[in-house]
Amino acid sequence: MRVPKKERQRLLQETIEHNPFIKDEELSKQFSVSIQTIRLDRMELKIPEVRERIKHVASEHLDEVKSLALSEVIGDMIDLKLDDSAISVLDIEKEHVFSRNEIARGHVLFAQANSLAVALIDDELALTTKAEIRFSRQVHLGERVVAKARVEKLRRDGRTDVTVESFVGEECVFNGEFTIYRRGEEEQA
Amino acid sequence: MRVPKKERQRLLQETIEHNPFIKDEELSKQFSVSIQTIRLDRMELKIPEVRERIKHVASEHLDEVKSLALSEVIGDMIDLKLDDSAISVLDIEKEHVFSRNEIARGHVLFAQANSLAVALIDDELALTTKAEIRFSRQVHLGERVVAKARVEKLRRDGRTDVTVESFVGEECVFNGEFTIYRRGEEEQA
DNA sequence: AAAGAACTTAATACCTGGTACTAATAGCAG
DNA sequence: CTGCTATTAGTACCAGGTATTAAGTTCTTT
Repeated sequence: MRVPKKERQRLLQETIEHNPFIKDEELSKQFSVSIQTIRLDRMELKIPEVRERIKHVASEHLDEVKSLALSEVIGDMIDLKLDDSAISVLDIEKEHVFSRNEIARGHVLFAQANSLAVALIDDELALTTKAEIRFSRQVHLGERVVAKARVEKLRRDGRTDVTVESFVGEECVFNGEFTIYRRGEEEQA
Repeated sequence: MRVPKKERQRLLQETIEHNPFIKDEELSKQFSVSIQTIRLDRMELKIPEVRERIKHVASEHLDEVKSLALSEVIGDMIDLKLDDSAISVLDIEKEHVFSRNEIARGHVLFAQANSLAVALIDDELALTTKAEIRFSRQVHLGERVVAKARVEKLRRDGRTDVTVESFVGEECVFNGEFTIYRRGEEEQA
């Protein structure tokens, strides 16, 4: 029931990490020590009180809401010439990778490329109808992917061919041909 | 500066909604009334105290973390025979669609299909190397997409061909051929 | 103008989950 | 036994409230 100090502090750290809502009193029961001991432990480990922990979790939440709204286009658009070419940048973070090997999921790279291809189209409605894509190299956590899109052909039937190539540094990691359907304002349903 | 009760309560509601972290004291300054008035207002409007509000925001956050972790596979897997076939279901919600026309983004359907194809592979490492996809019908907010994946060919070189077809009701809305690279445990880098 | 209702402010006791500090005690090594 | 670490106890104080009672202040309505 009762473990030595070092071990207890390790467990305390873990416990709080995975349940930031837990109060000192409950912790003291869990480790069979006094509430003061828990407080000394928190001090040594620089773990703030429960209200501060909760506040922190909550404010992270607000940040995320903002960044989700930004993800209309996945990645940051840094250049856009409508019906011509566009470039976006995406930093690969935890939520983009498989946890077991930290390699970016295919649909993340696809999403960046697809969003860019759609954003490139200067019309009211733009939807992907077809794509042919290749993943030529694994992309790892922390790497920065630069996607470059270029309009290849504006067809008469309202379809546009766009090619996208994505790079990490000099290396091409992904490329694809997209066919985008478009429709102007006047023809809306 | 000073507004009538009804108006003040409306503004109070809004203010707290978009900044749940605000304390009664600050609110009382903002509306030029006493702190007690703010508290009466909160009671009438059944708005809890600041700590409870923060707790609520934070716990929503934890829910999201869980559901993000679940999104290893996008959509719910309802059937899986490794190296053979699999089925997943995805309900199209707000975050999946373009806000202007409520049509699902292409990369959402791709993500469902791609995740399913990867999950199908019975190996340590599985990555998409190539895909050819077609979007045959628009998918709208609220619709339920059922994706069916089937292994077509297990090649000797460690690549596997998988086809995925996605349906809304009887209608095929998406289909694609994926080539998945795989590697067993013994060959890991 | 007087009465009454609705609204606002004040004052006080109490609560939770702490901080900050001081002091006492337990357990063990040299 | 001395000295040291670890633990426990106790007290004063704080923020941000709840809950309650009481006392104004408006505004309206007759």
